[in-house]
Amino acid sequence: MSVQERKQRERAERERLIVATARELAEQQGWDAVTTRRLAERIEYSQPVLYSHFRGKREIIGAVALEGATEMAVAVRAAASRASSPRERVAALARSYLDFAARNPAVYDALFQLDGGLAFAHEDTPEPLKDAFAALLESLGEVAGDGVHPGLFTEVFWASLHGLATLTRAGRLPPEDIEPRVELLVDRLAVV
Amino acid sequence: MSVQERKQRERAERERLIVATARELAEQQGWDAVTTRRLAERIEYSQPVLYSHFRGKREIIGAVALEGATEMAVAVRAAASRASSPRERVAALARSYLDFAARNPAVYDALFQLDGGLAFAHEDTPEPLKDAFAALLESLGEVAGDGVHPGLFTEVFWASLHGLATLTRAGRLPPEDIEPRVELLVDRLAVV
DNA sequence: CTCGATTGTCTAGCGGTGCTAGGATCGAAA
DNA sequence: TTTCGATCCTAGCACCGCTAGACAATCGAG
Repeated sequence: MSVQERKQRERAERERLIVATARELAEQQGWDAVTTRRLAERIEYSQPVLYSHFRGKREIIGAVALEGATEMAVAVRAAASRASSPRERVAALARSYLDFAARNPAVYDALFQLDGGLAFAHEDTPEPLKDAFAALLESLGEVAGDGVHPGLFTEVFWASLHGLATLTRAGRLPPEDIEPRVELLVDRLAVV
Repeated sequence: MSVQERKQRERAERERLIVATARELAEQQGWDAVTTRRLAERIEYSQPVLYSHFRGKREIIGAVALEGATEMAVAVRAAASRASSPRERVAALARSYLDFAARNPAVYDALFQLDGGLAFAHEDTPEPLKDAFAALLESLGEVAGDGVHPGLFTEVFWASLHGLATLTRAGRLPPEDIEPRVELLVDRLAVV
């Protein structure tokens, strides 16, 4: 049994290596540079090995996305927990969200821009994604205001953050003025 | 002279054909299906002809984007002009923006998701893009509220719309509840 | 301890991509 | 009619995601 267990362990380790390498390469040179050939070379295995772990490139993107979702949930909760008032909590959440997107552009792309083959807003949505949304909901739900469904409010606030994140990073919005944009968004949207 | 003029005219006509065909193909089957080979076949010329009009595929995407920007500006201005109050103007603008994105997903992608090699938020930004932003600014500027820069307000409102548009279309948000989301956004962000 | 079966990995290759070099063709001017 | 430049196409490059089939290493049964 021990032999099989070791093999399983090594196999799982190699899978982590693939995901970590894909992420690293994507952050360094963009997802376009993450080709199966380059990825295989970096992990020092041949291409077909990738396909023994994942159905294809999109599943690798999906794996990076799930990893990112978990980290984002952690970051957002940590930022929220450091704030004392609901107003400050929402502002801290917004800043940490945009900060995460700016610091991990490739991961953010994997999550929300690229096709990682993940289901969203369904019952079969992977747990990390649901949890990331839950992390937003925890802080945003309390400032939805009377008569506004917390889930709906969270969707709208999240969409606003997502818009700011993507438009800024794509050069569609000037990168300065991030802070006043966050202030405006929080002041207007959140009911405190 | 007449011969040269005819040739120039035909050349311009072919360029329009390329852009229109690319857009059509993208709307029908997505941008992934828009390959230089397929595009060349549809316009009944060989591949290299494309490269005598555009530097490459990204420039073709950029051309579709510019066309889309012009149309979007028209749509947004038309919707805004039909409303009587500032509040209704903003709501109409929001609906027409999201409607445009939903009805022309490929064009919207060319504008804001794909790399069309266009410069944004610079002085050398193409006129249609600046004008589309101006169309938003015209209606949104009047509800920015005291002490808030109209440009900043427009950026934030636009980003929110962009987030709703992309997350909805990518399946990240359930497609129902578009109207209540718009209502919430307008009610909270706009100062009337 | 040997030997077939299973597992794991690799080489080689398929059809596709964006893009381009170089030759053929055609029409206008001499 | 001949020349010559503009125009267009054939063919091909290097790369892509993905996979079939050969090969080697390992395992379990006799």
